[in-house]
Amino acid sequence: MSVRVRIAPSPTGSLHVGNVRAGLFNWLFARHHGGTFILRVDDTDTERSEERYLTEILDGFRWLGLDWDEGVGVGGPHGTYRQSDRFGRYAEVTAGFLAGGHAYRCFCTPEDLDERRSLAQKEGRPPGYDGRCASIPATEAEARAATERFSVRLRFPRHGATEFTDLIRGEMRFDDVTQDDFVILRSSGVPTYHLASAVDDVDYGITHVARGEDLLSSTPKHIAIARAMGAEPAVYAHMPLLFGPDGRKLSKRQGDTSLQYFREEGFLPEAMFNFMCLLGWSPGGDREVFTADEAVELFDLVDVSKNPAVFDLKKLEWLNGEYIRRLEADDFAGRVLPLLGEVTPTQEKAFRELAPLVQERTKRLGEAADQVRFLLLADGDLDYDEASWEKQMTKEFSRPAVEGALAVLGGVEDWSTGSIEAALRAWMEAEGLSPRN
RNA sequence: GGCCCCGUCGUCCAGGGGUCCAGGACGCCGGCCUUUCAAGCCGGUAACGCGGGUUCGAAUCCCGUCGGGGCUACCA
Repeated sequence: MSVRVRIAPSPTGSLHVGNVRAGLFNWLFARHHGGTFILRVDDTDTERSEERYLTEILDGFRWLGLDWDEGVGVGGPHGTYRQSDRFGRYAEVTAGFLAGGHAYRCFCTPEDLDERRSLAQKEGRPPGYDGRCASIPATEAEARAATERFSVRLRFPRHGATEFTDLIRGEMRFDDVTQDDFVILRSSGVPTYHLASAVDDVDYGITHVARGEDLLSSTPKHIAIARAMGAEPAVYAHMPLLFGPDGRKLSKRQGDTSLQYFREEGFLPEAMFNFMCLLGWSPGGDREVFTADEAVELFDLVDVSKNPAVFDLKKLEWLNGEYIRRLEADDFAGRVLPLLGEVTPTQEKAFRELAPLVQERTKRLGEAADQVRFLLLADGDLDYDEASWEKQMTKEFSRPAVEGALAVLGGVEDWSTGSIEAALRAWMEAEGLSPRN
């Protein structure tokens, strides 16, 4: 059986590095096994989903080099691959469950539920749904459905326990008494994540579900849904979560966790790819720097670590520096150039000459751009804005220093990397300056 | 609280009964190189959470404990 895996982002925000890592591992797994990588959009939350986020997410995956064989943007045999287009399908499955006794209507109101839940907790009983509506006769439930609001709950099958083998964590066992009859269709008619996700996985023929460990304890729910559909559940693999530097779950509020941020800062996709691989996986031995092809060849989900990984920016910067230094000079200059904004041909020429000096000592393209930005001022015909110039430059250099440097550069006849460096050095020595000033 | 997952240097990863007084990488510290910085090179710092087992022998297996994390919604 051919491997079919998927990544299913929700377009409710920027592409988070946690999702990137999940996508990366699924992609590696698919490519390693010659399988199919699918990109589906989990946008059942129509309120918070936005097209611009979806665009950013797709763009982010492409930037990293993760291409998908089926899904949004590329099509495939399963429609649009957007859950928002499949509400009819989820309703159909729900109806089937209702008819087959796999699910039942629940007329409890959210307020009732809250009340009973807190009472149960106070009395030390499990806080899950108490099954109150489970025994309402089907005919009665149907009649009430005409006038009352209701949600639909899965009748969680009681066989003792749900057991499965997690590719990363091994044998898993969840006792039935810890499970409850969870909601699959809200009273609004919108399916819950559990339903939509599990149904799609079955419909799309997903063979392996590799996702974050935060979903590990929801797995019995997904298995129950697949079985109620008469399908064989996928093989699951729960990847360790990513933590922030403070040792806590990496969250958007910690600031710079969107892939977009790293792109803008000038991290190379190759470096990002390599670095993300190292978060929870290793090609074995002491290898740390490798290409995507090498990773594809060596990767397998069973080798993924069980421990959560802290996203170490320092190491990413080091790795990025490694990749930057390996770039051809022209390639490097070409990647920094766009970050400088509008440049005249003269400025571009100047920049290309200066670029090798910066390339060997920079960790991020953005940093490189900042270091040479003063070049834009050296061109006489550039009409620059005094105020923004101040703001920009005084962060890095003192004003006299910059003016002095410009004067020196203006006097350079032979506009080449070597003579630029020589001129600047001579000037600094004469002025008794260190580069820090 | 209940259920579940995880515990090797500060961080990422290797090692899965002897070859480990634990290896690589980032970071940090020091040195060399260099007119400065960076890069490069050399060296140093630093870990098997704890307690019991099992075994001739445990970082590796078992139990407990402690610690961290996740889930516990008509969020995903």
